[in-house]
Amino acid sequence: MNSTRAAIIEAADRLFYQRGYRDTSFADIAAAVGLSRGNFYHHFKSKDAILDGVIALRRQKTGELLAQWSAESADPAGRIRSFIHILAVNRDPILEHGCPVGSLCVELAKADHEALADAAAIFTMFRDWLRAQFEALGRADDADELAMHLLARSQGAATLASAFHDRSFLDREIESLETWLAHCLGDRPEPQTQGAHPCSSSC
Amino acid sequence: MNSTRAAIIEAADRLFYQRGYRDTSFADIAAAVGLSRGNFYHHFKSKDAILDGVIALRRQKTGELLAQWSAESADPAGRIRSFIHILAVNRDPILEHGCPVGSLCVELAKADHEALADAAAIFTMFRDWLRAQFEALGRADDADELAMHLLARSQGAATLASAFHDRSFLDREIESLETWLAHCLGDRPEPQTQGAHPCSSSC
DNA sequence: ACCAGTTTAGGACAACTGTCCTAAGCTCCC
DNA sequence: GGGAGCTTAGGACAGTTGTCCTAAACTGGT
Repeated sequence: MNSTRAAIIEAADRLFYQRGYRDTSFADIAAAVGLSRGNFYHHFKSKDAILDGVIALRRQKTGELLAQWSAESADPAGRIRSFIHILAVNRDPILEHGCPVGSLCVELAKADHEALADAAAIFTMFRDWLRAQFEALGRADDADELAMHLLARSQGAATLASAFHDRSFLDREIESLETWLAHCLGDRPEPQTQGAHPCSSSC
Repeated sequence: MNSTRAAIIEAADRLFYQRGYRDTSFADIAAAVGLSRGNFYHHFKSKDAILDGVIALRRQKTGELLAQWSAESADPAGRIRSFIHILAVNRDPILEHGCPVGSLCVELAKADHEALADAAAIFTMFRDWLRAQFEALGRADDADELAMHLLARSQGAATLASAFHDRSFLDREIESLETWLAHCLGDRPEPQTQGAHPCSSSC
């Protein structure tokens, strides 16, 4: 059945996020889906193949998420706010396990794993989508830098929040990112919000 | 000998950074220091004890580093610039293995390891030291937020740089952090540099 | 030269890892 | 009802893991 394959990938997806790739064994995944570990090789030829499946699933989900954000708001600023708000939506898992994309990339980078490029491609999806939004806001010159900057800040916020298990820090960073965004918008002719240049704790 | 103990910890320190804690075995450390793996238990009662030793070493080194930065420049802004510049000084290892502190915390958080608090304390050392510098710059009100913000940004820069193996992104983030700092200094009466409020790609 | 204490090598150990094999069960078409 | 093909369970496998033990080698003081 194809649904068995999907069940394995979904369980692995969750476990890889919660425990990491290396720390998740076949036995763990088997227990999670209620199958004997022996017959995994009928569906996947190796553990790396499961990882490939998990990354493919995450890429697909990321694409759907970005499409949803695009559909929910026509305004590029609102779309960027949707991105910022994943930190709030996924607050609890982030506090426990960090960012799913970032922590996987860190692990794969250390292991010199060939799937690193695939995993980092999820970052690229966010990067390209964010860049498109900044371009739509009239920041074509530095759209990619702004996108990477936003990605890096959310990444750092997730890492520190999980290291400290500090929920209020995460909430403050979300606010700070919104201030930063409003600040960005106020800088250029494109009128989207009124930018009084607050320059509070965010800078 | 005490030097054997130190040699084990130093090798473990390097390997934990390059491969991660879980992915580093006793055999790996034994090979690195040229000892048989059996007698490790004469120096450490478990692998976790080695981790404790590594974290203690890193804490000590961090303390020395901060003291050195404090000694090198009396100016708080210069001290903060020293912090920003570890990203440049350690550019190559960061591109390959990310931030030593951040990646260890992420791994320990996923493993629900009791040493997480110890490892995160290294972040706290940087945080407190940075906060003191911002306080000296007359930003007592938001010194801790500024410190955490700087920590988060450097953390995100390291993570993304290693995920993408992108050296120029890392260099751009270092520049951006310096711009941000100059921006900070220009905001308040404390005259340290002339703040023309550039507001380039950094905001 | 001897002895007590420290340090080492080497291997035993049980548990676990990813991988692979085989035989049984299942499903669906003829 | 029978048979082909897909799916499963269960276990074998070789290798590795962290842990622990024992006996040898070394050390320094007398």
